This record gives sequence, structure tokens and C-alpha cells, in this order.
Amino acid sequence: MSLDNRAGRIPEHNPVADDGDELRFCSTCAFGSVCLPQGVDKTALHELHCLVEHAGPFQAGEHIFRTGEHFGAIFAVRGGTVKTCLVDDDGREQVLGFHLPGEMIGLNAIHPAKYPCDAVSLDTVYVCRFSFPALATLATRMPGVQQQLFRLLSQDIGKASLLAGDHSADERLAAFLVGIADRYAARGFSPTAFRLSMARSDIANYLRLAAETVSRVLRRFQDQGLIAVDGRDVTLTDPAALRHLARNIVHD
Amino acid sequence: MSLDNRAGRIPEHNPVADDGDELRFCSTCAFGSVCLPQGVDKTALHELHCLVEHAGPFQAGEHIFRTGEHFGAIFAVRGGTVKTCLVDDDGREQVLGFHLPGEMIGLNAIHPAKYPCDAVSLDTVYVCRFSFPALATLATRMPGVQQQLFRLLSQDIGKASLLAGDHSADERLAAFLVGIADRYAARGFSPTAFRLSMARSDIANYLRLAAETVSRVLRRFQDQGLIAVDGRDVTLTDPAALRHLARNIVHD
DNA sequence: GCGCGCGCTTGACCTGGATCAGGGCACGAA
DNA sequence: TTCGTGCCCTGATCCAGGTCAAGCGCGCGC
Repeated sequence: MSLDNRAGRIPEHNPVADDGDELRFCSTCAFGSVCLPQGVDKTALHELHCLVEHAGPFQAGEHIFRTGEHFGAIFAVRGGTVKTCLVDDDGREQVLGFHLPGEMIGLNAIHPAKYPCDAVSLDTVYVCRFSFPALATLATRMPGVQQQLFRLLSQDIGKASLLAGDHSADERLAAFLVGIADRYAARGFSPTAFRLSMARSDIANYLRLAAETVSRVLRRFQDQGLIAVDGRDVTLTDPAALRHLARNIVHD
Repeated sequence: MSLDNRAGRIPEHNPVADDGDELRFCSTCAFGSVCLPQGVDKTALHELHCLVEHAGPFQAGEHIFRTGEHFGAIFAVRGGTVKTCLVDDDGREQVLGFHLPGEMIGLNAIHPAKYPCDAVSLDTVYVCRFSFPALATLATRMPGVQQQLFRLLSQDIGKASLLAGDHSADERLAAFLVGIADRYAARGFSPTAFRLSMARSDIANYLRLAAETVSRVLRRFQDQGLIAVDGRDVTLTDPAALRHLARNIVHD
């Protein structure tokens, strides 16, 4: 009942990625290298732009897609943060990942042809929707599109094994923080100061820790001078030390 | 020093997947649906067969590929069992997965263009080698090949998050056993009696448990009548109970 | 303003599984 | 045969992090 509250798409002005931002956004998006002109076939590029639909805003708590829905498209986050998660047989939520602007969601739905998880917006979210059948067809004509898809898919396989290893709470949290920092940095945002748009309990769930442990470790990191925390705003004051803590948790 | 012992490729008769088995093997392989004739373009099919190379036997402990090597191909396991693993900065091994006959390895190497892990044979292993550039080129002409690649990649993303959740030792081991059983079943082998070709310590490492815990849980499962263990040979005597234990750890 | 609820923190305690230590067994080399 | 050596099992102990309980602060609806 509370799932679809505020389901109406309010056509308010988009504060993150409005039309004026489009080119700038696309240049930082995971699909940017194929969406933007780069000497490729002009007509095929036109087709690519045709199959992209902008969607949103989604308000915090709204679903972009749900577990079991027919798979028809992958999405690039244009603005806001998306959480992917699934609910197990005992009703417990399991957070699979957080997706920042420029990142893709839905890639793990190709095989079962159904979305295998929920995608929930954590704040006001805007996305680009890529119809997958159309994209796959286009990929046969544009090797660049195909390659990019292969890359994105392959990348996600590696990422998924990040949270797998048996690492201490300190390592996990350090890796989480530098991971977020790196991803923001890659999109041109500050790599040392950012806002975590997810609740502590989501972070805890994602890292397979208790929310209490997340609190305690963040507090300790702060006491040790590694970070400064103000609610959901975090500043990395000693990124090198955090990176050292996280050294055994790989990213790309 | 002990890494490359018995490195010589003994040209002994292949007991698992010799030429006589080829058709039967291909029909159970992850790539079978594209390797075998199925009404697709005959000349393209011929090209696909041309780009497949058989390799092996690899003896237990030999590497099929190593971390950091240039990515040139993906592999289908024809016979034997392959372990993928990486070694972290502190020299500790981390087992990423086990790959049975019919399964693919190397898919996570596309993005970084280098193999991000080691692939080590656990027993006598035979593989089919698919040159990836050639495969990608072929995929632009054969939508079936492209689709199959997308499916395989997407599937691996899901699998990787299997061992991620915070589950008890019992759940993990139960999921591991029914997972192996299902994968053997899918390839036409017995789903209730099989041999684990990996050491207990590898299983433990893969499941993020101590080897001692694996021993103890297997012993308890045996005492509870769920399984029968004889060294590395395992029989599932109560698959339903195991499946129930593992219910919250998803597979495809 | 006031009360309520939720997100976050902190402290006290408990426990699942890691770690440490030791022993058995099978197999190959000397 | 005897000695390694690798793999596996088992018991005793320990500890990181989970669980439980309580309190705090802030935003929101009334």
C-alpha cells in the first residue's frame, strides 16, 4: 500500500539533468561513448538517440522496475541514486547495489528475461531508458554499441564479487567509501566530499553488517581522523588511509 | 615453485570428452545452442566452428590463464573442473568460483581486457577456446551468437551475488551442494551423487568459511541424514531438506 | 507548540564461526 | 619400513560483530 505512494510523476523542473545538461550528462554516462557522436555512422547514431527515452522524475521510494517484471529495457541513471535489492523468502530485504548518475541498471535481467530484483529510487531520480531488443538489434549494426554492452556486462560481473570476500567491517566500510568517491570522481564530482543518499541501514544491509556496526565504524573512522561525518554528508579527510584499508577489495 | 609442477602436457587419451563425445558434449555446453546446427546460417556456423580450438589436457594445478594476462579468449570447460581465484595484496588466495563441464570462464575479462583472476584446473581439464575478437565480429553477423553472449554475461552477474548475502554456514554449504547438484543435473549427470574435485579448503575459501567449519557442517549434515560423505564423494540423501536450507540463496 | 515516529547512535551482552592445537590417514620418496 | 607431506577431522578457546535495549534529535502532522 505504501509502495506506490506519490506515484504521480510531478512534471517539476529537473534540478539535476535537464535539457541544458544533456550533453554534459551524456559525456559522463556509462553509455556516453556510444550516445555521443564520435565518428561513428551518423544514421545509426540517430537510431540510438531515437530508442532512448527519458523517464522520471521518480520520487524517493518509487520503483523503476520490480522483481519478476518482464525485461524490456536497461536504464542509465541520469540523476539521483537508485538502490537495487531483492526480498528473500523470509521477507528480508537484501541490497544488491547503489547506482549513481551515469551508471547502468537492469543488465542482470537479460538472461532470465525478467528483472531479478527491484530498483528503487532513494531520492529524486531521472533515467534514460534503452529498449533492449532495439539496442541488441542496433548492436549488430554498430560494433561500438555491442562492445560497450559487452564491457558493461563484464564489468558488472567483477563488481558483484566485490562484496563477496570475507573482509572485516573496517575494510568493507573503507572500500564502500572509496568506491563511492571513485565513482563520483569518474563523473566529475568531488571525490572527497559527498552526500550518501541511502540510509545507514541500507549501507549496512549492502555490506552485510548490522546498522549498529556501521554507526560504530563510522564513528571510529571519524575519531581516527579518516573522515568527517555530518549526518549523511561525508568528507574523506584521509583518503590514502582509507584506500590502504580497502586495498584487498578490488574494483576495476 | 610448486605452482607449475607436472606442467608437461601429457598427450594421454582423453577420458572425458574425446572426439567421439564431441557432439554429446556440445549439446550440454553453455555455448551448445550456437555451436550446434539449429537452422542458422550455414556459412556463419562454419566460421564459428573454425574459431573454436580444443585445448588440454591440463593437469591438476596447471593454469588455463593467469591474472593480468592479455584477454584474448573465453573458454568452455569440456571436461574436468576449473577453479577461478585471485590472490590479494597480502598473498591470500580468494576462490571466486568452480566451473564444471559445459560452463564458460573468462567472461569477466572483457572489460579490463586482462584476465582479472587465475583459472586453475583441479583435475584433468579440457577446454574449448573461443577467440573473443573473432567471436565479437561473428556476433555482429549472427544475432544468435550475440544473444547467447549477452545471456551468459548477464547470468554471471546474478551468480556472482550468490555468495554475497550474509548467510549461516549451514545455508552456504547447503546452497553449495544443491548448486553443484543442479549444475550436474543440467548437464545430464547424476544430481544426487557426485565427486567434489576441490579440496575442503577450496570450498571453505569459496564460501568464506574456515575449512574446519566445512568439516563440521558436513559431518553434522551427515549425522542429520541429509547427505552421505566418503572423502570427496558426496551423496545427497535428502535433497529436499538441503534445498529448504538453501532457499534464500538464489540461483537462476 | 506538542507529540509522534523514524533514523541514528551508544552501551551491554551474547554467539557463530574463526583460530589454535593436535591427531589420523593415505600416499609417495628414501 | 620409515619418514615426510598433504588433506581431513575434532576439541578447546577466543573475538568480531550481531542482538537487545535505551536514548537522542529532527522533521512532520495536528
